[in-house]
Amino acid sequence: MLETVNHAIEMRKAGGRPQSGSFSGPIERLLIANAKTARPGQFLLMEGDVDHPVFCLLRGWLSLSKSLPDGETQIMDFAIQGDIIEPSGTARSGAPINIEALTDVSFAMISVPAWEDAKRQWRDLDRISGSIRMAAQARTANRMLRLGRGKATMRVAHALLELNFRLQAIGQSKDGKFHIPMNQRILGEFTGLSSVHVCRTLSRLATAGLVRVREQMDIEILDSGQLAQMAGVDLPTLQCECSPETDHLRPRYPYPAYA
Amino acid sequence: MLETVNHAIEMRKAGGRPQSGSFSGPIERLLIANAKTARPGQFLLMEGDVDHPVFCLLRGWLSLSKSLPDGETQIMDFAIQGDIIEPSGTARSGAPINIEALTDVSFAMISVPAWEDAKRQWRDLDRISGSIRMAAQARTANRMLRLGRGKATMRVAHALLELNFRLQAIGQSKDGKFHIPMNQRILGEFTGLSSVHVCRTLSRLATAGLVRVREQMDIEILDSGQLAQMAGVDLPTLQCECSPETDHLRPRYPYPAYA
DNA sequence: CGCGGAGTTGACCGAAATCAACGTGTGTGG
DNA sequence: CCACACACGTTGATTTCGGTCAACTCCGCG
Repeated sequence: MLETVNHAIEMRKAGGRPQSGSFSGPIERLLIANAKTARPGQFLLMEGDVDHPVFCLLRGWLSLSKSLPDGETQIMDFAIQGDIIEPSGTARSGAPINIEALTDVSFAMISVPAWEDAKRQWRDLDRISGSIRMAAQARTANRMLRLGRGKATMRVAHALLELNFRLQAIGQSKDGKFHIPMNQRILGEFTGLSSVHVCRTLSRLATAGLVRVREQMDIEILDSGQLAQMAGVDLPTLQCECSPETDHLRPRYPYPAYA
Repeated sequence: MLETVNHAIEMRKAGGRPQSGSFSGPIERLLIANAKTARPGQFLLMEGDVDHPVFCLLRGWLSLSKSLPDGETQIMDFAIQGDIIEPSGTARSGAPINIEALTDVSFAMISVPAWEDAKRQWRDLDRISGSIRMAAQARTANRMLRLGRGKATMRVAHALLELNFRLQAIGQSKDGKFHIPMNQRILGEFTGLSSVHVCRTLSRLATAGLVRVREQMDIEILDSGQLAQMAGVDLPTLQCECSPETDHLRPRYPYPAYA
């Protein structure tokens, strides 16, 4: 268990490379003290909930979504291992999003005051959560741009590339191969498409030899260059924007120690 | 000039009601020391800029946008008087958005380190910028939901209601009457529609007697109830989410002092 | 006076939603 | 073990929404 808890924070700190942290002790304790689990389909938070604590995701996937009165749902972002979710509601308006487990998840749920305390006490936590928030914001802006202006192909291509980079950063994608725990309906809620059209679009990408998809979403990206072209992104830029900055958390050496 | 500088911060602090602030002194000085102006059409920041300071908008409108390679633009948010923009890029990836003046603007441009210092020194600044960021995030999420899932009518109706509430909070909308400094093309870039379709949609809303629009965008909302219905929002909730929380900045009384 | 930008309107087209039918795999209860 | 339901993906037919194109008006302005 401690293993798991460490993992997420350590991952963030070391940019994917576990290391023995000196200052992670108290943070770990905070996470352990508030650790919980949930099963796929369970909601950790619903729109309008007056109490909206901070969630630190230790394992698994969450979807952060909003819904219209008619039930149509848009997924604003996915959270994966190591993400920190500060739902950002106010006392008056309640939580602005739904948080739902897509897989078995383990997470820590921390009240806002306790979180503020922790951030004040351990500056690293403040910096980490800031990095994570900024990365999420950049990703969301990219997606919003394509929701408003891009066609289906562009949205799907972009989504796949984004997820690839995010998973790569936590060691869950290798050689463009990764798994996303969702069906086509959910991918549609993420890309703003109907499940039918997600199917067509994925098929077209597969036929063109750009990706390979096996059922319940094992993805393999075969031609990331061309995919990036369709997505309208510059690959290096996307990679930078997709995952939180971790430089300031790594010990600095005169020369890159890990290169 | 000092008037203007005070205005924005004071507005935020007092929830629209100017008051003589005790702790605003040093913040004002920071803003004054970094004050600048720009003319409509000028860019304060462009995507990819390596240097992305913090902007405090004292007067006028900014658009925060992203563009696709083919030039298609999506406006992520508007900034108005009193808003604080922390472009949230990383050292590696550069700024994630364009910031463009829609009107004559005056603003303060503050380097990230100076900003961090200031936040450390004056806790209120941290809280204010946090509130503003959270409000922006909530607004953006609402818009994203409608970009992905809503039809043109819903998007436009929602945009008008959102802008109304935001302007109301800074005293620039009265009785549902307000001005937005943009043409239909720009409103289209905000709502993810072509300028032609913005025109049609606005006409339809006007014909239905829900709004009145006079050229170059004097808006009057005539039936906010029905407009909210079309926008798929709950009016009180939207109002709360649209503008930053200011409660914690107001002196607390056992009974509402301003009611 | 002519020019250009903005708004308006109509005709047409294309992308994606919707509807419907069908196949397949999986689990479940008889 | 089989019958059945059910979720999911796939494919085709049809519809709807919104984009694009083009023509025209209405300014404000040099």
